[in-house]
Amino acid sequence: MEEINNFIKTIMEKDLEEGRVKQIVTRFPPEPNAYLHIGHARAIVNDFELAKAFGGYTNLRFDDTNPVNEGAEYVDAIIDDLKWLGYTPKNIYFGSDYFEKTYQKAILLIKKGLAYVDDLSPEEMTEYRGTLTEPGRESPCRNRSVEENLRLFEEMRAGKYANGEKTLRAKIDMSSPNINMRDPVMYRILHVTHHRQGDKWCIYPMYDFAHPLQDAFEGVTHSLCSLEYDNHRVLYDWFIEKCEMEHVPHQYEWGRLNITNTVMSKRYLRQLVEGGYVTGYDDPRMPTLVGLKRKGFTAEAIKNFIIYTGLSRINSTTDADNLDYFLREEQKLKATRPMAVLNPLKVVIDNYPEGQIEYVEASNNMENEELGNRQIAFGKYLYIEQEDFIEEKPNRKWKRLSIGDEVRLMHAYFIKCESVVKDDNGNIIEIHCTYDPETKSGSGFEGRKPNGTIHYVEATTALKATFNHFEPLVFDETEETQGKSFLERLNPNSWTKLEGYVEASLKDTKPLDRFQFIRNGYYCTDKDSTKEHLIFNRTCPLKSSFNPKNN
RNA sequence: UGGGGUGUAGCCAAGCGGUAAGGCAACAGACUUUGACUCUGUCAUCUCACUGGUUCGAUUCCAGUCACCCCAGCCA
Repeated sequence: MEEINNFIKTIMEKDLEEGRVKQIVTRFPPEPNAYLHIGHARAIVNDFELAKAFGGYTNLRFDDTNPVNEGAEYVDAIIDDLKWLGYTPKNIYFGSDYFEKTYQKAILLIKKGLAYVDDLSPEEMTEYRGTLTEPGRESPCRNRSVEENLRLFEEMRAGKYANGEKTLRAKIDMSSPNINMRDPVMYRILHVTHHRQGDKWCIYPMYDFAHPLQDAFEGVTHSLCSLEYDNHRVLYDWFIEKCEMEHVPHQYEWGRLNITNTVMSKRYLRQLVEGGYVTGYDDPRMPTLVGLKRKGFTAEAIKNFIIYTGLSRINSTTDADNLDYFLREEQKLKATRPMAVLNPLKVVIDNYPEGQIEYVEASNNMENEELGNRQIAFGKYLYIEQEDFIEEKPNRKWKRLSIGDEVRLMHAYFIKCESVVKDDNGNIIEIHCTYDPETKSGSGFEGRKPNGTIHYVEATTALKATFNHFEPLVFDETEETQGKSFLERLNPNSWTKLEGYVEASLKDTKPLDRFQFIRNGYYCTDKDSTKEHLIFNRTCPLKSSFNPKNN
């Protein structure tokens, strides 16, 4: 794996050289209310790899300051995802474990006259906040005495008030052009059971107040987050300073990562799952880490993708090709390559003895001998891919089978097509070929060159298989679909069933119920993603220049 | 129309005063037991959003303009 290198690394290097920090400490702070996706992977990989590059460490901290949508199932899922990616946090913390310490800091701010209890309703607060172009107005509660604020805040904690009745606000500047500085709410009242704290608390700190303190409590040196928090950095620093934190963490932002033809927001992913558009968060078409895993991605491929893609302060949308490339690269030498026929066309070898089956030696991966060989069947009756045969060769570049032509069956013999059998409607139902025993694979025969090479399975020993063929979820962005919701733009035909055959060597594999077409291979995982996934050798997709329809 | 951020090829992304790295994609050719893989070559030069300025010299510094993103949750 390439060593990580980006602008944040440069910042860390300087901080170390110039003595501002002694050790790099980062944190990955997910809110436990959703499954992790490839966008989170950018944060994870950078948080961990950057700290590791300098001999520092990384904590996992669940940012569980809003109990409303959070839950233990997400905590477990996130821990699993991190483990799958191969990262072990030095510590696993929960923001909610700091509630008491955070509360004490709020008291400190009240005592310093920098925080006050406000009675404004949510609607009033919005009104008082002003707009992007107009300054806000000060709340009538802004000048309460320290004693009164202390009393009211204690009462808030004690549960004397209902949700929304009161808040604790920082006293900063209602006319600041940065709206985040217009007396941001520090605590709100939520009579909700917390997944870890139970009913111990009914006031919960807001992100802007809790996050910097959590970073400081843990000794985080570089607090990395995405660009939308750029506007919050002054507030982050304000809380660190005014709360008199011993340790001073700093926040740095980078751009979010998007992938073409996919959606990444929690809300959309939830809609896809709850609306039944996909089979779950681990549907292989989902950009979630569990989805990518089922699709056949390895942690290594994802890490490499993140590292090579780089990092900048631009919110970028990278081609899905960029992601796929790293999987292909990863699998070239690792995946075994058994054969499967997805759209079978029956082949009869006329000059091969009826009832005879022979086994030929096949390499599991031509580029990696360590993966060994297997025996595959050859006989009188075979299946090949329908798209690998055409009656009349459309042009010289056609490298597959056609009448009168000779191709190599991978790992086996040259066959030559002599004739076709059609049904009443003119559809080809089987083709008749002859084989040349001299051309057996591995025999060293070089008498003539075949037109090309195609894959096959022996018909009487092959296993029937149903393939759920899926393609990425595609969200149309044509003029027609402009203005429509993302669900209306969703291409619904991204999952189809194919009835085909696989070679007998796959008999111990659990059902191959999904696969992804990437370039010339189908990457498969078995039902539980436990088995190394496979690339079924097959012909390349018909490029337009090779498509007979275009000739 | 307030504030903040960003603009380098189809997509990512280095460079940050000395004459535009790299990867993906694409294209051309060689090779090939799949047209994949591998290898070779091409792919920003009146050019680094645009316009001016400073300079011997600017993608890099300055000024202005334009475009896009973020902020008006008691979400994170």
